[in-house]
Amino acid sequence: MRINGKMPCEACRNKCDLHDAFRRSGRIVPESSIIRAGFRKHEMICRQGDSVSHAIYLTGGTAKLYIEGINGHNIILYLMRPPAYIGLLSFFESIHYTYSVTAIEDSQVCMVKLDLLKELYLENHEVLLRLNKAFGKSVALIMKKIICLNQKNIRGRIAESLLSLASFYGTDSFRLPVTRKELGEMSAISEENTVRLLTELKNEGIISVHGRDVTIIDNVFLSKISELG
Amino acid sequence: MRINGKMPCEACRNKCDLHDAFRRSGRIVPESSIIRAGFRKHEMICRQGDSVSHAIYLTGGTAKLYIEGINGHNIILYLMRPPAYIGLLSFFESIHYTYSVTAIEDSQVCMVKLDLLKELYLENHEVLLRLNKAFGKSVALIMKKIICLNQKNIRGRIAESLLSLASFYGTDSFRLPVTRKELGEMSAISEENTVRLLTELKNEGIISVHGRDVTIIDNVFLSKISELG
DNA sequence: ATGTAACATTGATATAAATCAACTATATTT
DNA sequence: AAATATAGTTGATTTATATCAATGTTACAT
Repeated sequence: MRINGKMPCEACRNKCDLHDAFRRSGRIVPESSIIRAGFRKHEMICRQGDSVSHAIYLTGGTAKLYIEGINGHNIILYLMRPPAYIGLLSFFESIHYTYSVTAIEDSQVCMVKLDLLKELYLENHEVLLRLNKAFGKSVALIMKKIICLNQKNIRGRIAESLLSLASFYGTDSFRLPVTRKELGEMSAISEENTVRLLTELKNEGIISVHGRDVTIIDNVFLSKISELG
Repeated sequence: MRINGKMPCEACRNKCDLHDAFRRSGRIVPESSIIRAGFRKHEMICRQGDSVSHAIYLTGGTAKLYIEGINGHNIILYLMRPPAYIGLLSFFESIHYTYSVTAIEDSQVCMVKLDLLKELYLENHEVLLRLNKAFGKSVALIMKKIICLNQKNIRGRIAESLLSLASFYGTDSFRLPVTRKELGEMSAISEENTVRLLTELKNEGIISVHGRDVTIIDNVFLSKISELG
């Protein structure tokens, strides 16, 4: 992780809710109160169990938000691209992160001490409302995930993951940002079965797969698989 | 469901955040803006998929919050006793409930139109902060649930459910508020395996079971089962 | 260019947990 | 009190999915 000057965060300008909040507040707070930091691919942005000291806002790159379970068995809840709050779900009640976030490509964040943010939102509703909205969105995603992981078979689960990636990129043709193992972790499937399922869907002509390049050929059918299990 | 007078909600006084919020606000709002309602055992308080029109606060009784999945296969996320927000997780972003809540014993709620609550928290931080805190608590619970359901075997899952019931009641000796099927739904286990596991734990002297009366005899060991799967 | 580590693939096997089926016990209604 | 519905129990069977093992492939570092 590189702080401030070393990896300048141009992307942040106009992309960062935290900076915006301070600008709008009219409060006299030195810009230096908001730390800009860069993370290389595979670097951890926050770690499950660590205490939450800063609000973190993703302004560049891509990251995965996941739960670290037993025996190094992770569950990826969702991927994140800017603009997105990272240290969000643990804001208000949890003292410790209930999940980890790791960069899956070089990423930039802005972060501000929680104390300062709290001072800010005590005099400014809008910040809190924005936090809340983002919060609600995350919860909706997580509920969907719980249903998926517990109610669908692995075929339905991988279909849902592929569809969610397509909507993440806004196109049915994309390059997987994750390994097979991680694609499995998005769907709570073993790496081996993930590979098998991709091959299966390919052989059925529903998707095309060349290495990490995936194209959803039959979106309607894939959606049906996702819905019906 | 019975509205207002028919099933008076004495329990509400001093237990209802919604009433408190309005009292504190100093706003001139007729008390009748907050509806009091009673629900009989098994009656639904809100239904997954329905649009969220009111904030609902549980002031009496007990309810289960659950996701309705495929083939009538539910997952109970947690049980609720007053004081607790019901229509919480879907407040800010979701237009529709992402879960259902049903009374598991006769219950009372207070509810207020979302519009009115929004007006209120736009001029009063405290309300929003309280909502947020409750929000955060729910999320922490849900994260724990996801880990449990996906990382533990059924023995570890039922152990966790029993322990959570004990902490819910604040005692290691309690009467199950739910059927075997529902206890299974709390742990994503089939009814049959739930029964088998209870018998197993009983035979091992870890718990005692007589009908719905459960006592956790060896809390330490049960906790170990819960942790290690 | 070569070696090493990370990633991907395929087949065989093991196993946890669901489902099916039949039956008993306990409530609730008439 | 009888009848019906709901809840609880047990055993046998099936099935979905993980795990194990072996091997191929690609990317990365020296």
